[in-house]
Amino acid sequence: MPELPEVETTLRGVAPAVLGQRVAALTVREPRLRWPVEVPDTVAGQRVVRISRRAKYLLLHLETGALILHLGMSGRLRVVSGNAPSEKHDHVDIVLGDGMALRLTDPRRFGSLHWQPGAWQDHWLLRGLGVEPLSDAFGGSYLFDGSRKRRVAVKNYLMDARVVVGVGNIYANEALFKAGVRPRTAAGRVTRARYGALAEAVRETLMAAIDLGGTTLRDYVGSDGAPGYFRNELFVYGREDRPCRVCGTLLKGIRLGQRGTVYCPRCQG
DNA sequence: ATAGTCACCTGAGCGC
DNA sequence: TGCGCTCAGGTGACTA
Repeated sequence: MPELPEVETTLRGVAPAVLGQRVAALTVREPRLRWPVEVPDTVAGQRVVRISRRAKYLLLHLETGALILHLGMSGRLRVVSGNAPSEKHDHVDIVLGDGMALRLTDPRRFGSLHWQPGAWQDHWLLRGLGVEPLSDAFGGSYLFDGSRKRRVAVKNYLMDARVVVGVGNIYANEALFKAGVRPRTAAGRVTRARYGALAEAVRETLMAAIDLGGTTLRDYVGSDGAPGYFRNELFVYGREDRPCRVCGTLLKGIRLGQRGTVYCPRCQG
């Protein structure tokens, strides 16, 4: 599913349709998502004053709180006509005042929807999150300082949301390749210089992916139904046993924390 | 505290 | 055609 660039693409896609609208109603056809969907009736009638992203969460800021939405592995958010017939995995509609609706579709139901009254930052899911990779707080020094003595693989370290958010399996693989760092290396043994390159690679990879509307692998499409074109830019993800696009060496596939991991034995390390 | 594994759920693709 | 297995853009809860 969506990593940061896909969530950001979704945010930008739906923003014009929801900003300033009132939430007319919430239609919950299937409340059994990652956590039970329990949204009070008090959200009805409230205006959407802002829409933003924190990590891979989409935040719909209403007048007295925020709807916090996560797309999990297979989630999708689209703007549809309010009376559009629902299909199999269309679990929730956020019906808007103008007759349109934000529709959450999520076959695997790993996504979630919460209502947080007051300050969204206080929600338990968001409280312990690390820095945003596209913010000034993130950089080589930050990664280096936080990793001393840590023995986890640097790839797992990079995907740890308590450290830095938004970096999922695709972009972790790609950033490590770009920085020339071997995924299995212990985080505590990566040098300061390497972390500088890695932080830069994370930034560049995410920004390039956002520019191209994210990555479409199987079923992800943006809110407008268009696929993401970053797939064409992938160097290692999903390319095990195929030649490295840089040096021609066969890429190696391993498993790290039960996630598919691919790297070039020559370019990385 | 840290590292590793399990669990949640559906669908696609593969070998037999 | 069908069955069983593995894998998939995530991440909180456990365990040692």
